[in-house]
Amino acid sequence: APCCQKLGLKQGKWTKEEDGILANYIAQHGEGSWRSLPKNAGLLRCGKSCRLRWLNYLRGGLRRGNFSKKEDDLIVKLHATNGNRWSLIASHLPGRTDNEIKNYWNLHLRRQFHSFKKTYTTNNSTTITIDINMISATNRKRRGGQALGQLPRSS
DNA sequence: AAGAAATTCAACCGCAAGCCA
DNA sequence: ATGGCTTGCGGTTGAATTTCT
Repeated sequence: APCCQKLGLKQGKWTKEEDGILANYIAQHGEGSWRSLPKNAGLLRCGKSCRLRWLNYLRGGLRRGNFSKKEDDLIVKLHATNGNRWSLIASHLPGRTDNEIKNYWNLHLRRQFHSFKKTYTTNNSTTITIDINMISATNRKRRGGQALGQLPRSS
């Protein structure tokens, strides 16, 4: 059962108005006390949702999209040694959130650095190496979705 | 032109970890 | 110590958007 569904709390995308209320409240009262925050601030959201929204989107100093090569390398390196410790990885990348890095890894980096190679030896002693990623990467094109590195358009 | 398919990302959920009385 | 409540983490989802047919 969803955590916030008990009292008809809102779910899904945040509106500009909600963002404003949340940011304003935190500006005055600071972060934390997530459980009681929405009630005090007058938001029909659960604390979890408020926290997520603040940390991943509203708080200052966040950069979105346009990962540099340097950042790519760092993510790959940290992931190699730490695995899916997104929060830990994010702590090494100023202005990036764990959520964004996780998304970024899953969408862009995983294919490149997680190779699935398989070698075969045919009966005439020829060895063939097949890399699944190379095959699929060849015909893969960007399709739909939201533009990278863009803030959602205001409605 | 219009429906299908692919892709992206913000936000969700469950549970583990942390906190504190 | 310990049981209940809150916070943080990471895997996963699905509406929105774009491209393909």
